[in-house]
Amino acid sequence: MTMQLVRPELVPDPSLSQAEMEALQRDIAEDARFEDDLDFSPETIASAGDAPVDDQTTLRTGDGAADPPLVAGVDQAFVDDKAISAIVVLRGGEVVERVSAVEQTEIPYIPGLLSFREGGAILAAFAELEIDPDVVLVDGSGRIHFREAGLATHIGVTLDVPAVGVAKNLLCGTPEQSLEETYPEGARIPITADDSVETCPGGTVIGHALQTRQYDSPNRYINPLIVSPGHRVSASTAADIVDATTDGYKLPEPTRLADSYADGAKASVE
DNA sequence: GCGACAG
DNA sequence: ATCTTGTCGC
Repeated sequence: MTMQLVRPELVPDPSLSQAEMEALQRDIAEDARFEDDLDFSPETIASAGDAPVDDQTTLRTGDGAADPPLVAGVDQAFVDDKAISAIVVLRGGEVVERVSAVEQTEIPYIPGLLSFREGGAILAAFAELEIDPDVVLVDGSGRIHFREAGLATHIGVTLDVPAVGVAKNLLCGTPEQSLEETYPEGARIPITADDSVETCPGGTVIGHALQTRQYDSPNRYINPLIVSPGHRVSASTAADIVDATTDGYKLPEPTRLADSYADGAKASVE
């Protein structure tokens, strides 16, 4: 048991009234830190094999090069009213651990209150995890949320672990450039707070649309990922982390693996 | 009242 | 998220 419920009082309780859920989210947003507070630098995420080889470094031994950070991906799958949460932890592109947990969902999906539907299963999965990840990639929004307390923020603050939100669609906020256009791989479009984000001044950059993958020529295109800070990371670093963990697919590797692991776990759920 | 809304 | 065949493109 490595991960600790640092803030047990903030655990998403699905029996709360909607007003109470929203109040809890405001508390969470107050404790959330959308600034870098990491034990690593995003550039050190890639495995040695992915980085340009430096024979000087290769020849030296014990030159202080630390192990790459542990990056965890979390994703859920559903079977009827059961939520299956899967966590896969990678270090330098290698899977180090993976766990899953199944929990009954108590409420339906409600935009803005996702953590109260999926949070229980996610925390149950984290309780199974033996490794303490350096950062967690959560499927969904972080700061890009009506009260700046999306799923990634809720999980990050509750466990006090650096967290990043990785979503496929925009929940709220305004892109600085239309997301209807086709952007090249690597493009980042800032998402700023508008009136729908009631807890912070308009214009604040609360995340980015990140084009992690794009087709070369044709009249076919891939939608960007929506990346936002969850806890203890800035908006730009959140995008850097997703960039560093992406490997040929739209989704970052930890998220992709958690996605398929959760999907496969559906078979062993009744 | 209308519109908009992660997974 | 989930239900699903075919289809387009590299």
